[in-house]
Amino acid sequence: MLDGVSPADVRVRFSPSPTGNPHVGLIRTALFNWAFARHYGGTFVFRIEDTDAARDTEESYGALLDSFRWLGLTWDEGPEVGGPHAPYRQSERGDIYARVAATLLESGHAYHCYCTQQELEERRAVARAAGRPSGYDGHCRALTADQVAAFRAEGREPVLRFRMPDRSVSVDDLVRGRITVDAANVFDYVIVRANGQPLYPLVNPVDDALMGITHVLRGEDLLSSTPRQVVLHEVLRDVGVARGPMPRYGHLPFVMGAGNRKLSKRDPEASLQLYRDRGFLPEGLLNYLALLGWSIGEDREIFSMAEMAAAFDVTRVNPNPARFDLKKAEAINGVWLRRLEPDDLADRMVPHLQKADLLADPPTPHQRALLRAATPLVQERMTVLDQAVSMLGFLFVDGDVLHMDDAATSSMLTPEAGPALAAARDALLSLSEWTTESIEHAMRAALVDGLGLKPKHAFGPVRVAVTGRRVSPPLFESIELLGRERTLTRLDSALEHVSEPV
RNA sequence: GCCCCCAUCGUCUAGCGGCCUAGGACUCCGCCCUUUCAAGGCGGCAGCGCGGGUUCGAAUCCCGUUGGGGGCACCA
Repeated sequence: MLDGVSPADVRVRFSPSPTGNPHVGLIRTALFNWAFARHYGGTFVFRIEDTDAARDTEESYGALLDSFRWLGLTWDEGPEVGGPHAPYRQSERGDIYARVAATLLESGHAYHCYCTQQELEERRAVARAAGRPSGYDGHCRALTADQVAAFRAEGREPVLRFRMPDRSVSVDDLVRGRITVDAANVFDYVIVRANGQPLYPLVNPVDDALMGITHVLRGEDLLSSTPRQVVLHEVLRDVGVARGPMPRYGHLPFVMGAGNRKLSKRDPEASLQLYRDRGFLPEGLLNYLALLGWSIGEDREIFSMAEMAAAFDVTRVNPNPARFDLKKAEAINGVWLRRLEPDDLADRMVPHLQKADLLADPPTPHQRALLRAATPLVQERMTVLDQAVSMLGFLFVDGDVLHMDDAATSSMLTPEAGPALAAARDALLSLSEWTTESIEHAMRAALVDGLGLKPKHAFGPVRVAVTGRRVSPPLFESIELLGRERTLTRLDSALEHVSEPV
């Protein structure tokens, strides 16, 4: 698989185009490249394919870098870190592509094509109708000087088209094995626009060659364009532009969304930002993404990125598409969340609580202490950090809490709950020591022994009164953290509520 | 339409000719624990698309078929 490349010389790249928001399929591809490079101790190159000025944005570029930093996927060469093949943004490499294009034209490997879009479409339609392949028909392959002059006279500006050989092309794919495309199905393709702008089919293989990329791991959608890249690479070597070996290709399966289509940047559920906002941990999300098309084996699903890198083998990547399953992603994330040190977890919850206006920015020392104390209560109840808002909100919100969950309020705080709430208030009012143990003891004595209520019925209304929710962290711990004053206030408020007909 | 790729529980997967009356995980459903919800423990439902071969033996190899996906741009 390494084909004579020594492990340390392995060079892979991740080369997104900065359009839209980074999505999870993209990250999965980046992750596999990263793991491949790290496994061999090779180099992970980050290259930005921003040759389409009309669609590329600086925001998207920023989001890309930000995402990688958040995920901890470090790159060895690329934007901001530089490297021997800088620049790594293709928008800054125009002169390189211009030179290569000129070389290709001079050597006869590329030619000017004067066909208009409309002419191409018409001929494609005809070919389709006749049951023939609809790729470029080679119309301008051998134009005479007169024909060229005539086109020029019409004011036509030519594109530059790469000449594919009339032979079948085979590629040994790292995950799919040998793929052969017949000569009749490989077509000459445009590498430079009429306006002089180089296109992806040129710049991608050129940079791979120039940057000495040894392995290309990318999405399955690029599989059918691989033969043309392979041929271009051979030509680049022939004309002296490239020296290195042909990269080995591995085409990764799609990450599918709901329904039966691959996740695209337009799908909201594909957005990496969505998962960050929900409070996925980088280690949890990455762990889940690694499971999409790859397995560490031995009935194991939880592993760190270091462990993944140590075990990663691209030939063991599963070629069939995988569906992104939010439930499972959350379950995996929950495992990682529970593994966190409480201090760490508390820190990670802060931004989510701030976003909900529950914490100051920065949090006050009191808020910080309260959060830290409450963290162990919620750690095994959460799968994503955002849940901290609903579970811990009652501790940080000021005053009345009954508005927090109307359904719970109305169903639990009936007049029948009055005695229990009153008994709870009285028990806590006179409590000398404010600890979880003493609170539990007093409440049990008052509600269970005193009123003869079943624990389930005794503590339900109290929970709602104190936390505003039917589901909360453990009740007595919650009351201890809330403090006597606020607890009593809320119980009084609930008592008022039950005594007033709604 | 033409070309290419793919095919194991609902989902992600293990399996690379006998260890498979197909294993794990998520989901779902029971039970235990329990002040709620989780977590944890125990148990359960559920799968090799179909048809031919090859072989003593096939989820595993071959062919076909069906189904799904992708490509066929002066996007990447």
